[in-house]
Amino acid sequence: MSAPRVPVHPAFAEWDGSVAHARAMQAELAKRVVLRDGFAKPLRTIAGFDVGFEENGEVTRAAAVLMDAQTLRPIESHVARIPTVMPYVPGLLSFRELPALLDALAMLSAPPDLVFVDGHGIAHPRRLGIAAHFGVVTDLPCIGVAKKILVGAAPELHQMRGAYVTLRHHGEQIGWLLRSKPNCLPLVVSPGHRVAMASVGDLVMRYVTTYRLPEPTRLADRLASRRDIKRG
DNA sequence: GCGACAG
DNA sequence: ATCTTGTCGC
Repeated sequence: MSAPRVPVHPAFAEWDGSVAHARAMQAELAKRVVLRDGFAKPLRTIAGFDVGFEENGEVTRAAAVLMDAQTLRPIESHVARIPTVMPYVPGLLSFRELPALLDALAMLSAPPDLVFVDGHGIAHPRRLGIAAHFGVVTDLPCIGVAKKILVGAAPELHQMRGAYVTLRHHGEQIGWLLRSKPNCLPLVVSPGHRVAMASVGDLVMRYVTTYRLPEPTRLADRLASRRDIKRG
């Protein structure tokens, strides 16, 4: 028995570390994704999650920001830092970033009613982007908010704020392209878990103020990338 | 075989 | 993701 080089999060204990096994796990986990609204109404609290890196990528830094769903005021913020476990591989992002995100989640004093994760939900080759993986593992309602398309294609989109078009992959809808801010590249939003496809656009726009990113993800982004103490 | 490819 | 100043456009 050789001791692991770095702490392994329980959710990844069964993973043998190979790309092939990771893909097999994604296929199984994807079957557990629920695409129906399963969150508290009205929403009381929401949370944003994102990851950044330190020490030339050797340390993974996850940020969690809990906020009041009504006033949008931050209630608490946390940062979890752990040794980076794996390099970036398109399609396997969650195996690299989720362990740190789960640690940040554990630091919250109470679970949020709805979670926004920086990255894709089911808009993924095997329908298990990091937001969907996060949702299935925690069973928390979750939405994926990405800045670029990983897979799929969509028609042209109007410049007006709030405009949206369907993102398709192999003929099926996997998410939406949403213009959260005029003259800015659209966001790629998709259900992560316990959120219906038809609800995603509204839920994201509900928390967009004057920036391209919705507040939960925008604040977590600043904390994870240390934008909060630097410029911007 | 060649290009694409979340963060 | 990260390294980084100024610059074009709304």
